[in-house]
Amino acid sequence: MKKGDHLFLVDGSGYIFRAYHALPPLTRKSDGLPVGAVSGFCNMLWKLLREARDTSVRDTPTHFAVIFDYSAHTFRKQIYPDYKANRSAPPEDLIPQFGLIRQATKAFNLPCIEKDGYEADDLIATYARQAEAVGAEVTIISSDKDLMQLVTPLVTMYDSMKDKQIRIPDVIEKWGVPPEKMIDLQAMTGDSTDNVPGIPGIGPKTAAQLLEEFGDLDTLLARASEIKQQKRRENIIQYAEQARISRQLVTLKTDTPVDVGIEDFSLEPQNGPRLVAFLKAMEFNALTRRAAEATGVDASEIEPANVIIQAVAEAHGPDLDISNEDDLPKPPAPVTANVPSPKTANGNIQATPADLVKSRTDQALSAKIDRSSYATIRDVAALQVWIDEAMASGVIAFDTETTSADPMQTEVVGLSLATRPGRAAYIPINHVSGDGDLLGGGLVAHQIPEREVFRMLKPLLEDASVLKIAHSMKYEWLVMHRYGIDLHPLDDTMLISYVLDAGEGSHSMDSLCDRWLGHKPLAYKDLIGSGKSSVTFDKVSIERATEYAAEDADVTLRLWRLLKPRLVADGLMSVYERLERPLIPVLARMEERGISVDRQILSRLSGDLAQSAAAIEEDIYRLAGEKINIGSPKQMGDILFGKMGLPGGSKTKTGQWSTSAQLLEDLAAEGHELPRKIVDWRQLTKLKSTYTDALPGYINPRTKRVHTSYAMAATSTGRLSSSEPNLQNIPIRTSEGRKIRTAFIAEPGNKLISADYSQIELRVLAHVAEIPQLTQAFADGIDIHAMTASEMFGVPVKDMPSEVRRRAKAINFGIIYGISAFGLANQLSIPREEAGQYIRTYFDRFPGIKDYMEATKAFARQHGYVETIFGRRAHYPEIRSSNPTHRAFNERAAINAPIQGSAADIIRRAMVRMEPALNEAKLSARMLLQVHDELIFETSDEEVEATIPVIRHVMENAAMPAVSLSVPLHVDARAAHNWDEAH
DNA sequence: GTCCGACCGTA
DNA sequence: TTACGGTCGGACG
Repeated sequence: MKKGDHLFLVDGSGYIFRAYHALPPLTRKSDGLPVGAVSGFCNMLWKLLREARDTSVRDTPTHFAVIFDYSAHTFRKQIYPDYKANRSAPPEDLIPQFGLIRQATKAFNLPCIEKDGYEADDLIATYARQAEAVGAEVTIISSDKDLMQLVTPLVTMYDSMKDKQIRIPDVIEKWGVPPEKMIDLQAMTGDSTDNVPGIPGIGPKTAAQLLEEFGDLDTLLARASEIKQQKRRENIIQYAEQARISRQLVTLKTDTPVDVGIEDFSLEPQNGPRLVAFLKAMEFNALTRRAAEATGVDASEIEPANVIIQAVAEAHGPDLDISNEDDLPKPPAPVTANVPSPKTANGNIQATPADLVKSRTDQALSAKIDRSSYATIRDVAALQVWIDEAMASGVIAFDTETTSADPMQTEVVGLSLATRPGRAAYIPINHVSGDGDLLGGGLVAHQIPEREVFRMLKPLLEDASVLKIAHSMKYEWLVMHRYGIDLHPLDDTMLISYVLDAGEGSHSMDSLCDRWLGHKPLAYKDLIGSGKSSVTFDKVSIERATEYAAEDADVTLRLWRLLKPRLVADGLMSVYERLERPLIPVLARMEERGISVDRQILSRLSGDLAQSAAAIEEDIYRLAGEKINIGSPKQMGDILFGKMGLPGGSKTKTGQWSTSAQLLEDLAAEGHELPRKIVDWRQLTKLKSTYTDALPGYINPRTKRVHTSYAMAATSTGRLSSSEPNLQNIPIRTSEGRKIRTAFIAEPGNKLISADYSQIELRVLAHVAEIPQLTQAFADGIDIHAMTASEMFGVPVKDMPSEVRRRAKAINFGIIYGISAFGLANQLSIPREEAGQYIRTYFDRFPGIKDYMEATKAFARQHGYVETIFGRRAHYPEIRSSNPTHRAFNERAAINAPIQGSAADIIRRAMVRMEPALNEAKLSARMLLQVHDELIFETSDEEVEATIPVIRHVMENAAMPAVSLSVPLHVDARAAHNWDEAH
């Protein structure tokens, strides 16, 4: 950029709100999508750009950019937490337009600029000053008074709605001060819309008058005592500091670290087909016609762009403050039946989100996948083409091929991306020749160097305006993070499927591809082989890798186009946006941090366990009279019930003797020696093989810590699961088992903090079933099981026998599990009739429970699913089964799911909020583990005291404000050097 | 080598 | 009586 050039900067975010309120509402005819602001925006851009080609008009742009707010979390919030705190969520019918306007910007072939942590105004200020510095002219398309401080002889504002220029004299006329004094003026007057406080009692007129008299704010504050009016003087003195803070808030940042420079804003020619496709999709007929004409495109030959989905997809962060609860798009009301629905090209009626889903589903099945069409990217020039294309499309599907399933150990072999269905490519990076001699073949030729690939991809993968989609994004995030890339923003087809269809089968890409696209993708196993003869992916030929990897990206993109609109259609967008998507980076960081495990402690425990087990083995062989495999339930059953003839039920559907711990305990209680020994032996060997022997193998050689993996889409209820290793089943119930927890330790100078919800599921039950006695008991903080026992058996809580309380506790848990007389009888080792009587008594005392259970079953039968208090669904397609046992099982699960699932949702919410809360409190605690109702943190000794209240606060308030529970949540938290003592 | 059932650790 | 994952033995190929 040089002297004489002219930069146009459009305040995109300012425009959206202004246009929304100023223009009449407009909806797309075919489906009611609100597009008023989009329409105004497109017309404005069209006008500005048309004049750009008209050489008779003097003020025409040579450079052009549209600037947006990224999120409400800006540096101003750090200075003043209440900044913009009074902003309510944007109107519902404005929300889809945020994404659309960004797409419109791209359709017009204009740079679309936003930056996390900064407001559009700061970016505008920075670019304006940069352009001015080289002598170029600047026109800011906005009428916002906050930008008026930027006006200079070279920098003008333009109010596009009033078609009015704003220059220095215009500012003076309107505000009584020149642009350079606008900052001080705003600091005094404050701004109620942004919640900038200012000085009470001082409006623009007074402020201008004071600035006229004193020159500037600092002078005024220093000489405030000279002011004659008593009230005004007092206010200025009292609120001097507030005015200084306000000045910081209204001062635009002219040194924002920008990712895109002004030289990149040079005005490019229109891309006619792309612009027409977008306008056509918006159904802006007049503008479509004009654009087609001006760019020499035959509009009838252009397919409308796919924008609805992107509108939904791009409601991911920009302009939305995710900390508010009510800012997510809800499914638009269906068009009423008497409104004729226009038909789309393929004949489908497309009037509601559901209809869109239907047509997408049909399309997906008919659009065939052609693996031979995929590209292999082998040089920098080709890669640049794909990056440009990806940048322009704003949405890419993405997949990495790696050497290991463990993201903490793996190396990238190649990377695939898809920009639209059928358009996908593979970038080989680290393929080696397969004919490995001892030296290993070495890198295959014609691969772009790894460093170069990541250097080129980083801006794309971190670009806020390009949505990255993957199937199982957490894995991709972790892999990319190892290469220094902060992958965002994200969408995950596995999680979308999980939110939509939890309980309806697997969410793996292969099964979704089969289910939705009617296609079987290449099997991973067919490429790498299996077992001993299997190879790592870097040995796969680049040709086959291209077909496989690009197909995965292609399939991911197709699934996304199909599944994402269902979130809106089914009213599940907020579940996805609140409980799934934001958790991806949170869990990824937890996995990345890992936890320290003391090898020596485990090794010593292994030795102890081996010794104890060996001693018992001797006894068992002696009692059994022969040397058998104690670990074989089959052999053990034959000895106990065959050879020795002990009484016991056969059980197990395979006809084997059952040798469960419960059964052996009962036999032991009757005085038999062998069963007792077997139970003890099993406990010891279980602890040894599953924990003390196995855990050291999970210590990562690089980090020296253990990194579990959390599955986000594995359970039907919304719980996480943990594997490799499973850190959600580390022993605690027996003293022997607990010792294993002493091996989980904090780094020197640090502590582990364990914070767990007390009785969260019973509290959820009290809330959802509206049980007055339970609610009251939780409000009073009394022992819930004792209260239950007292209600049921008429025993006073004081001096209650422990057996009575134990039974009530078992019943309480039974209720949560969808109780049956059979199960309760088993649990308490009592006759089924007695258990049945307990249940009847319970239902008598708490009739709301019975009602809740019946209502839940009825709901499940009617809908095929049940819901948590946050709207998460768990599907039970077999709840109408004609098999009574099977049906009863589904009913119990359906009763349990809303309770277990709501608790799971609550802790997910807490986890999403935890890092921002700790950051805000300037605490360095790291969240390491989640165990369903417990969170484990690691932090320095000095910060422990300050950290615990923050953790508790976040956890105890996690349901708010979406759900106001009728019972308080209570969290116990403790710190210690190891997990055993912290819990 | 792969799969399944029994068993058992957690919430 | 709910929800998981890991280890083992044993049967299958």
